Amino acid sequence: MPAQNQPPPTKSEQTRTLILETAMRLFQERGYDKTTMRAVAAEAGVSVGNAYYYFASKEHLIQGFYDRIAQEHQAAVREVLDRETGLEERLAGVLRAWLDIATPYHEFAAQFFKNAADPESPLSPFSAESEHARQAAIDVHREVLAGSKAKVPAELAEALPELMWLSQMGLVLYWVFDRSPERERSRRLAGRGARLTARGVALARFRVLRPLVHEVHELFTDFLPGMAQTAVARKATKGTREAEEAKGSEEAKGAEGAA
Amino acid sequence: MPAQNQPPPTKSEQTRTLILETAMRLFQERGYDKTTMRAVAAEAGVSVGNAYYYFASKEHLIQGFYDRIAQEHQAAVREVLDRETGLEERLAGVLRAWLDIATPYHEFAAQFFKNAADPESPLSPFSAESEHARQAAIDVHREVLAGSKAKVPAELAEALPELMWLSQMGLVLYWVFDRSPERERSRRLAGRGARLTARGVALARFRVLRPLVHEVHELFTDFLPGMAQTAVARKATKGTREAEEAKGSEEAKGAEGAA
DNA sequence: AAGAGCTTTTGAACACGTTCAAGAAGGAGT
DNA sequence: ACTCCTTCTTGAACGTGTTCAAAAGCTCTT
Repeated sequence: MPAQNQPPPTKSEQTRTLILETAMRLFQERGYDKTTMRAVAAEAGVSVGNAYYYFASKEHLIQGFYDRIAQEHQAAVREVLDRETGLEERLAGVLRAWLDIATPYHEFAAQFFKNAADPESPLSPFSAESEHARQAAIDVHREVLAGSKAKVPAELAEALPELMWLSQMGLVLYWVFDRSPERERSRRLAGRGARLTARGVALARFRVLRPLVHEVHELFTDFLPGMAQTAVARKATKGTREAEEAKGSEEAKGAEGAA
Repeated sequence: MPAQNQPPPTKSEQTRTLILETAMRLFQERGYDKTTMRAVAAEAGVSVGNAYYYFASKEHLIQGFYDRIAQEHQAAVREVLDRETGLEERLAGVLRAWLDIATPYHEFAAQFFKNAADPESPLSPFSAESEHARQAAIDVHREVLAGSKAKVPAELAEALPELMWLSQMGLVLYWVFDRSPERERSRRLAGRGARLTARGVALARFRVLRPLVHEVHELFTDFLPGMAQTAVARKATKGTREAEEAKGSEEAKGAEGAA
């Protein structure tokens, strides 16, 4: 990996980062609800209004967690994808890696997954604003598939990564609800889900399943993009390009300017 | 249907109902966010504190919508299930009926589906408190299956209704996000989903799919019940007990026996 | 220096969900 | 009629997310 050019962080960026880090620390120490905006501001040594200058709402502060988890996950996944070649193992590894990384945040994870079902919230994984992060996550699954020895019917190959991402979202939902010790139920579900997926893909080559595969393909190419598109429709989606390389703090700013 | 015995509504029940109906009216007129508790109380001619005596929170007031939708849906579904015999048609009919009935509430539907991903909220469709309603909804799918001519492998038959309910939740999520005119995308998804399910079930009889079916069965019998159970564990729900019998929840009561 | 035009920062004020101590209303027993 | 107890009702007060007009910095030009 090439050395990253590092433009000296402006004062503004420093303040923004300071507020974000302080908030994330307090969220972890006291939980989301117990952490007041006044406390965040006080702890960071700024005024409440200043926090709102950089973050549109308290909820926006948790975007930091998304970014952090996504980043760590993408790194952790490398190892798995370099090592394993079987589809089942690769997928299971990716899912388990997510569970491992997300563990410290489980306690208040629900707080930010509430947004998942709110189309208005920019924090929803389905929102236009999350497009970039979502695509990155889907790309991971694309790589899971591409790097495996599994023979995937061409038709299925197209929609499969999105489908796998969707089922990952399902796992996340399950995990949020999971009260078992060490979240072991979720871990087992990850393994089982991966096995099911792998076997399903393997069987997809059989003749009898042709129409079913076709059906699945149509369903997801027709309706999944629609989800994102309709959300995109009413929203000026500028910027959000540099999200990948930088901290993940720039794209929010870019989006802010667009609005 | 036998005539319902109607014990004269007590004063308390009247007040409770008055507050609930007022709230629901205002939610529809102005939207959830724009409707303040003060406004509800004022419009109902009671004090704010009184509203909180009957409902633990503002969110609890939207339980009324759940009940209303569920009740209407269960009624509307009768006709479909009496008429159709094919699995695909029965399922499509049930899903479309839900979309029809829920249409008036779409505008602020997101507001209460935000709860779906919050394990703490008693309003989540996965919560212990929603058990009754959830079972009733699953029973509908049980009937969809039982009344159809489709031959369902024994192993699959057990988990299938829950699976169908889950996919219905998926449709609901899609619908909440759906911005297409008349929600026509959701309608088409309902049809396609039903077709996919029916074909999947039909194909499940083939030899090659035996292991896959087995896998699916294990996955859902292992992990779905756990979801509800873990949620049941901790809870010291005070008051709000009379909420169940007061409103339309006879169907839930009926479902209790089955569970 | 001084001004002009921005970005950043401030903290008081506001709105709304929620709580709570105190009282009113309605019996049941004597 | 009086007391006691439960159920119901009240509205002021509190905490917290959010807004906003004003001030303070900054940077560049003249």
